[in-house]
Amino acid sequence: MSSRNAKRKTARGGDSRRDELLEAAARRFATRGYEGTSIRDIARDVGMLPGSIYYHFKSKEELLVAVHEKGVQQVMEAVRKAVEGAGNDPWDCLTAASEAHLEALLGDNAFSPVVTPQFTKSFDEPLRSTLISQRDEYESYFVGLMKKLPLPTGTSRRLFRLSLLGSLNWTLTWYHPGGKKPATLARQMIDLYRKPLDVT
Amino acid sequence: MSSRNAKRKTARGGDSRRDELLEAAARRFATRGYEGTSIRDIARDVGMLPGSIYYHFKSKEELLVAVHEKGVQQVMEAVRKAVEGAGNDPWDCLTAASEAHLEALLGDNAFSPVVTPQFTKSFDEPLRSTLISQRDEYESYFVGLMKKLPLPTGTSRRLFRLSLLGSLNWTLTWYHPGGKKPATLARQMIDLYRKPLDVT
DNA sequence: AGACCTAACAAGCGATCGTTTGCTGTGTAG
DNA sequence: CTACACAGCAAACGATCGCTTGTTAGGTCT
Repeated sequence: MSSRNAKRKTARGGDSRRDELLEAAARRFATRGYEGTSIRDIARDVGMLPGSIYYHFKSKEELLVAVHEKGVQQVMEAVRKAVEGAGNDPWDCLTAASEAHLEALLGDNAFSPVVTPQFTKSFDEPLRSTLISQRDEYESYFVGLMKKLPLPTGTSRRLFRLSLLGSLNWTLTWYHPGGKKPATLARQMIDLYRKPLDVT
Repeated sequence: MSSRNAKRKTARGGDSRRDELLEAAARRFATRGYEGTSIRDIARDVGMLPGSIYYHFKSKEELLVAVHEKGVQQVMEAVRKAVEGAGNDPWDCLTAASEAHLEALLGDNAFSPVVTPQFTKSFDEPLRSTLISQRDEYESYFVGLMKKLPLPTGTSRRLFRLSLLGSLNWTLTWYHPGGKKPATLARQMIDLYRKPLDVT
């Protein structure tokens, strides 16, 4: 026997050419948008002819879905890991999650920026639902974190979650690498909510 | 005599066919993005042949710039008017501004959603700078509002501004008409910052 | 009436789009 | 050595893209 599938994937699991395509696509999608990116752009980035991409993905849409899924998974994993190492205090957990979220979003990771719902908005229905449900899995993790927070009575956990995620995700529009570190920003943003700003 | 310019612009100033184009383009750009919108789409929306658009605008980019400019002006005017009627208390002013901002963003106004920097991000350099500088004029108005707030010492007004605008603008990704009114949302979001959430 | 301007239409340009098809070198298995 | 799957090349398909050019019906001015 010994019917090992010896090559085929790089040493173990990692089909490197396909991964290069995913990464190049992610980078393009993040900077130029989906419609603003052509199959030819991506092919050129990895040094391949446009038609060859269709050996790895059956359509541009399928490539997008794969990129998006990988983005969600990466951010999800980073956040979960951070929360696990954060102890039991609910605020510490939320802070750790926010730090990890922002690090993934603003770091050199090519995939995470594609995860924002802003990106998702403009697609047509079969595709749109696919992306949204991928992302919902992640966002619901924050619902769990919020649930454990001891908030003043009458505070909407939902609105707080959406507001906080808005603050965090919006950094994509103004963050300039070389400024404060993402984790620092996340912590300071949480503090804006925790401590009262109104001192009148 | 009577050398009135009778037609030519609708009664006064308003070149109605051109305005229709602006509005149709704004709606398309907002829902499908700039690259996802073709000149033919816009032409079909207003009942015109694609080539005819070039009588009113010399290029697709110029059409975008016009749409963006009109969007900024509309939001700016709404916000300024709201602040003027809000009295002298700095927090009241900020609240009024946020309410107006969100009403413009989430209301039936076709232009304002195009104003977000998220939208701006992916364009090439001559165009990109044009849009950004149009928008900066608006954003700097919030800088002024922040300056008057009596905040706890050590609070970064810049970060607060960016965080709040993030919360507000992010509603575009999740707001569903039929939910709470935009003004209510804005007020509640401000409250999240004003009052302390940490009750431990 | 004649000259002119406005706001379009009609048609098509070259470029680029996503995608398909047929083929080929290369490495692995029997 | 033969057989075959893999991974990609080469070339082109029809569709659509932004945009240009030439023309024309209708209004306005003198």
